[in-house]
Amino acid sequence: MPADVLTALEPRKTPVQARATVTVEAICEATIQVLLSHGAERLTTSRVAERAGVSVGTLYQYFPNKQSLLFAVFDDHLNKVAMAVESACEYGHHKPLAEMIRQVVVAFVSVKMDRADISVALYKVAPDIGGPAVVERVGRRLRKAIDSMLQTAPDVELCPDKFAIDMMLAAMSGAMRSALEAGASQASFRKIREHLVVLCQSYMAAVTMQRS
Amino acid sequence: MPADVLTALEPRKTPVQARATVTVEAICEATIQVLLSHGAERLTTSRVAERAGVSVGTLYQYFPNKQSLLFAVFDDHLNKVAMAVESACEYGHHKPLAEMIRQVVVAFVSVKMDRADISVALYKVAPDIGGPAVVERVGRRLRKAIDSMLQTAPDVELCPDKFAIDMMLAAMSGAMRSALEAGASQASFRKIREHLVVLCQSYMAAVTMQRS
Amino acid sequence: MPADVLTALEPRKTPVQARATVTVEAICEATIQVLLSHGAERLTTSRVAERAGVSVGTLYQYFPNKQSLLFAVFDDHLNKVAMAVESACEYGHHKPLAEMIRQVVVAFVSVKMDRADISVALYKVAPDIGGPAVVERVGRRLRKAIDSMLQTAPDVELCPDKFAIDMMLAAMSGAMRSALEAGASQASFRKIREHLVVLCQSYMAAVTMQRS
Amino acid sequence: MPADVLTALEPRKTPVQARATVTVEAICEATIQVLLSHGAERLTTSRVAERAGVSVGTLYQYFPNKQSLLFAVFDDHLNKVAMAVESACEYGHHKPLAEMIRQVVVAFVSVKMDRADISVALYKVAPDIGGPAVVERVGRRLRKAIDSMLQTAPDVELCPDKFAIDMMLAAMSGAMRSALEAGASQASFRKIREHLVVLCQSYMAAVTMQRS
DNA sequence: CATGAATGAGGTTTCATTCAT
DNA sequence: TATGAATGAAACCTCATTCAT
Repeated sequence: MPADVLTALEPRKTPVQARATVTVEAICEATIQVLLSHGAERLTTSRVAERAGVSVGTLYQYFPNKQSLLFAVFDDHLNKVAMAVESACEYGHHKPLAEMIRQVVVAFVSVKMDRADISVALYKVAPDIGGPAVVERVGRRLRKAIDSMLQTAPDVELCPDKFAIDMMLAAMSGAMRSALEAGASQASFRKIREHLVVLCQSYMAAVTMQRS
Repeated sequence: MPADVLTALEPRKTPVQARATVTVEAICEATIQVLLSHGAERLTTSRVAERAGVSVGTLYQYFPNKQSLLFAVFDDHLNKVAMAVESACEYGHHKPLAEMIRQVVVAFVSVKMDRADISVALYKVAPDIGGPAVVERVGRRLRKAIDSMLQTAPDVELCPDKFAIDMMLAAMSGAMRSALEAGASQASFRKIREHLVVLCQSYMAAVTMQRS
Repeated sequence: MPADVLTALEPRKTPVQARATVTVEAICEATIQVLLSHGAERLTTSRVAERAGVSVGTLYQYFPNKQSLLFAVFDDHLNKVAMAVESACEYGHHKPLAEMIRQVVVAFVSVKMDRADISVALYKVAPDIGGPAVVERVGRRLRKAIDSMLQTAPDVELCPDKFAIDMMLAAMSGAMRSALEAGASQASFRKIREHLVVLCQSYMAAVTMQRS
Repeated sequence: MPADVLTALEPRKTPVQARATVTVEAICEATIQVLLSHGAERLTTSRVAERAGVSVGTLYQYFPNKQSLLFAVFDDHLNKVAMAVESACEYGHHKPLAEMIRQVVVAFVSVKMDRADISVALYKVAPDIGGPAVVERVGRRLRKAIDSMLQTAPDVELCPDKFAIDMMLAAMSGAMRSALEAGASQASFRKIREHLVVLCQSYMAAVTMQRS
């Protein structure tokens, strides 16, 4: 029941005046700032409002509660991840399977690395804001994009079921999560990326009938 | 700096008297109960003490703070996971690579499934109690166990580096995590298990020189 | 000092344009709606404005503050009650005492019953808007109407003093209040009405010199 | 469903140590003080705690919320009223009807007058704390006491039904309420008392079969 | 050793009201 | 005149932790 969980977290009202739009963006930006500078447990609505240069009241005009604030940032982040992967899938159409997988993995690792600090910060708050539900929603998007891409692989006889794609995504996310949380170096990330490419390629090869 | 993080979380004193041991166990058990019944954010030291049938004061005689309480439970849980995997490794010695991997995966999936609710509950509190640090410590144990096992594989020419093992563990954990958080069914877990077996086997095969 | 209390609560400006009158009425109506649907403590000026289909700003153009809003509704309600009783008094002129009293009681009970939900809702807000002062003002009107009526009673030698009339009104109001607050049924109200008739008749008979 | 309403208002825990009992009483006393000095709408939990010389936290150990605080005071007040009337009923046994009624009315008026300020203050908060429910509970007590008393009246053939007693109580309460809210003088109260005696006596005479 | 009363800083959220547009 | 974005004081309530008994 993702819908259920998520309704309470949706923005309270959509700004109609230009001024309001600016305000909302300032609040979201401030949320990230505070998240990074103070950490998840020291993030308070007042602090965010202050950082955004507005009053708490204003904050609460657009976000029904603290969770919805984090939710907005979380959702935005996952959207960016999803878009990066989707774009990689687009680009991977009609390429050989191994190349496809490489594209996806590289895109995923890159976007996560680029936003390493936010990622780590969000891991901490995810459980409080219906994380799994949002993750699942994004998961569906990615699965669909990857599935479409795989359909166009010239060297694939039988596409793997959705399940296998989920599996791959979960494995990829898990590996990145532990690397990010451990504060891996740039060099590590490069190595991880190559290993993830191998991991995903070999798994996909295994669950796929490959043409000659 | 895992050491730093962890010292503050260790139990205040090791109970020597039998009575005290009973008390400590009651408190740990109560912590799990409260975690499951009230959720992480409604877990308070008073509630735990009440559930354990002792006073808050008593609780604070054995645990210096709330975190240490959760830490104890978390640590215990990871220990059980580690032991299950280590035992599987023991059993896997001198078996073919594919069989080894299957043992490990099956053991890991089983132990996580058996404690599904606790696992999910602990995912939520992990960030507050230096989760990654503990996870890393356990990770070292598992890596070592798996490494030793791999050394005895009759069909492996060149053992993979530590890095690849970490990778596999991270992928496995990540996949299980998303399944557990999504509340997967028994049937799902069986399917996941088989896919994880394939995933790990094919990855290990790829990073390993296999004999003939 | 009723005057003092009441001045601050009067509407800000008397609407002259037709459009304005419509707006004011919409706001009053919305106030009642919100009172009934959300309860007194959840009644906010924004909610009223929204229900009325205007902006908060507009609301504040006609009412200087929240109290004045409730005051307007309260005042209106009491006016209706007063008018019902006054009309009953008019009709009761030159009838025998017992008949007079019956008219008044029946009119009062009817008008309160008809507006049972509003009555109950207003009981809750009355204290916040100088309720007693308004009640007293209306009380004066009723007392005067009843007094005039009694003067024409053919079977009354000596009219009771104002005090006795106040007494009767207070008793009547009190009885209705507790019935309304208890959520009495239609049947109950009929029974209450008859008992109130008896109560008032016997009291009035007692404080009145009756002719032969 | 009074029980439903009232459960949320019951004290959180009964003090076991002597110290705690003192604290609870201090809090109740402070509640009355603040109610009288600042008025209902300026009564805040912090103010009460401060006046009681304890911290807010302590207050919340014994009362689950602000309402329960007021509830405790309200309940106590009504208890005192009930006891006064019950005691008057006890004393009135076997006396003539008129004398019985006089006892009850005098007792009621006296106890309310003695606590005039608290009464008025409580009228204001009653709606917020399930007033009607408590009132009804006390109403039952009084009705029972009065009923028992009436059974012993030497000059009453047929006792009035419960309903008539409720009526009388409601009328009496209503009359006192408006007098108290209007800030009546001592002299007024004496006059009111005598009128209420007449009102109740004549009503009761009317609904009662009196012997010869 | 155990108890449980007391602490109080600190968090979230509401809402009457104003005023620039 | 109408709008609705912004304000910010102020309320309620929680809970980790201490310490006298």
